[in-house]
Amino acid sequence: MATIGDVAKLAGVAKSTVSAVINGGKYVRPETRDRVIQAIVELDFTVNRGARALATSKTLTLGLLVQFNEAEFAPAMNTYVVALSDAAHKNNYRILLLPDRDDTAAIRQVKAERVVDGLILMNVLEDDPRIDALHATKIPAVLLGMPSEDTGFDAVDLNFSGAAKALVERVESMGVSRVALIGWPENVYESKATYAVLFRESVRETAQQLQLELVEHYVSVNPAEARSALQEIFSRADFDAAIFHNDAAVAMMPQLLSSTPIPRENIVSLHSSELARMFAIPFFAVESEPDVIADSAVTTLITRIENRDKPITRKLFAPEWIVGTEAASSTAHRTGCAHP
Amino acid sequence: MATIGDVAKLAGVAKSTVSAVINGGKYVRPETRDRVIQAIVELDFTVNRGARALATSKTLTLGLLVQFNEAEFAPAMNTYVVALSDAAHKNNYRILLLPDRDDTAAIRQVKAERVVDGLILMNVLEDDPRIDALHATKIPAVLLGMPSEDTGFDAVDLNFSGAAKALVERVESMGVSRVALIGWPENVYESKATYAVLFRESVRETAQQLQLELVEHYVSVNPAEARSALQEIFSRADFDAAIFHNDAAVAMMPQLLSSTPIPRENIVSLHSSELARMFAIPFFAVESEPDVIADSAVTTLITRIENRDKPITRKLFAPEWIVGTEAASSTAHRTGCAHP
DNA sequence: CTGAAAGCGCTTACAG
DNA sequence: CTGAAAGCGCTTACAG
Repeated sequence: MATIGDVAKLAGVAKSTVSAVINGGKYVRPETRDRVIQAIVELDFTVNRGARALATSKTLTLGLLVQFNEAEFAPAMNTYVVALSDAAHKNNYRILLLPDRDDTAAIRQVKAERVVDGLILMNVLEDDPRIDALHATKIPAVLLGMPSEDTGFDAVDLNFSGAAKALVERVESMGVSRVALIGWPENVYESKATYAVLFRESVRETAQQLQLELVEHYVSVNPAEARSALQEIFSRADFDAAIFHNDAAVAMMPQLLSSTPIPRENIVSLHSSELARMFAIPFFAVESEPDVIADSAVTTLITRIENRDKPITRKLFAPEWIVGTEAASSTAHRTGCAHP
Repeated sequence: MATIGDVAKLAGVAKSTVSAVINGGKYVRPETRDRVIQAIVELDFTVNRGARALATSKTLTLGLLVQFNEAEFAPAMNTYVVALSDAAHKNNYRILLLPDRDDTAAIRQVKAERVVDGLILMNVLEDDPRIDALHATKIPAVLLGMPSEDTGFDAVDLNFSGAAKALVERVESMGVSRVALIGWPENVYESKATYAVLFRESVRETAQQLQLELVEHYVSVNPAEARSALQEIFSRADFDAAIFHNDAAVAMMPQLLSSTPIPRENIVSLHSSELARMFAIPFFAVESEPDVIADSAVTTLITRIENRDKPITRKLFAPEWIVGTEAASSTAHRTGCAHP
């Protein structure tokens, strides 16, 4: 593989001149530049990123801290991983996968090994222990999540409070008086995942403002458990409308629609667009484009890497409405007894 | 951040001695070694991976070529990404995400930038164009997939032929005579994804051997389209048993069971265990642990990196049976008319 | 406008 | 058993 030295020799210039034409910066006489470019093409030269990183102390690599929480829902995570990798490449960065089973240890190590320029944290919790590790190591980072108090780090997320408010208002507008929140398993709220906590708080507040009676049910993400829990909840149905915030649960609902008095129109949900794409979920729902959020997270982080003293930013993205697809909604009516 | 020079100075030894205690190799007098370790701890020193990579020309990084094929099913991919990252870390390697929209260009570049030691290819096709690029760049690689002719690269995959055979034999043992293959969209077979092609071939062969009549249906992975296609196929039901090889389609089936004469026991499937985990799919099915395959892929690749002259290996993993969960299967009977 | 030199933080022969 | 030196492939002041 050709090095910058080979190129310099072939072009009859110094290495620093080759470097100048590659990286811009200094002016190089067009004539010289052409010779250099010639040589680069001829030798099929590409910069060795590792060597450059050593010289500049910039790796152009972003670490993605992925947690393997059984309570999370895999399809949604995958969308983010892919979207983040894409966004990084668009900006000439790469994504390194960093499993952090032991939270803070992984962060310290990655910093010490100088293997990434910054870190992306998914599924941020209120009082996330990883944030302390981040502070200790002084590594640039962006949070996918929105802790309530200012953590000293840039944060990007869907506006979960706004989404919840919109959903409650929607069911209220349909004239119901008792609404159910079908939430994630309790331990998700106990861990204080910001998306869960913010959504629930906003549901509660909005329900109170609109004088709606609110009941809360927390459902497993294990499909079998979710199914029997939902069967129980929806056959009793001590409510007129339901707001889902649990991908596994909402994905199960089409199968149960026929055995509940709650009409499909009174069921709304906040779920990932990946889920919507994979399973025709026939309910009114809100979600935002993971691509948009991933893009914002990456550019925010890069900006931070390039300028550590900028003021901290917190970006909230507005949710979008998804309407259950035609095919899906027509099926919803049919589910049940075609062959009695 | 401390460097090896700082450690050397503090311990009163040369850098090469510090290097020796870190990397093993030469014998260092215990007394000296202790002083060095002292210093390392005191300064909280960690090797700069980039610098080491430059000196050794080993990056300890594996590139994962992830394609964003809409026809693929995201949850399954996510499982592999996570499992591969885990396996890599266990072996002191890291995973770099490499989106390859333009196949071969990405491979050339990554090689030229010397940013990874080897490559993992997911979703390998028969006559995969990326394999030529791999040959051209002479970069170590492992294929997740099993092309029929010897490609010159190590390959690892689930035994799709064996799985298909087992499934056909199972339905045959239930005394049926006409079986349907519910496959992926046609373009998956046209692209010659090895998992699809091998499975279908083996279904055809085994059916012929067992003198079963075989019909084939190809179903979209778009949920709405899949649903209406399946409704049509299963209400007509010109077969007694069905073999699914399409995650999106099989995930939809529980909703349609009540409207088909085909009994649940006569439906079998090959689907990802991630899907099984997320959605209680009440059918007999085969699949293997992605962890096992990911582990094998990673260790195979590392072995190849360390010794390029070893003979090529092709490893096939036996499928495992998954039985629809209790809750799921009991529900399968109930789906339908609880509230007539 | 271009080149020679030093340096980024390691490892690896090679002396001693 | 340990140290001094060269080198991995770049970039970046600094001369000229």
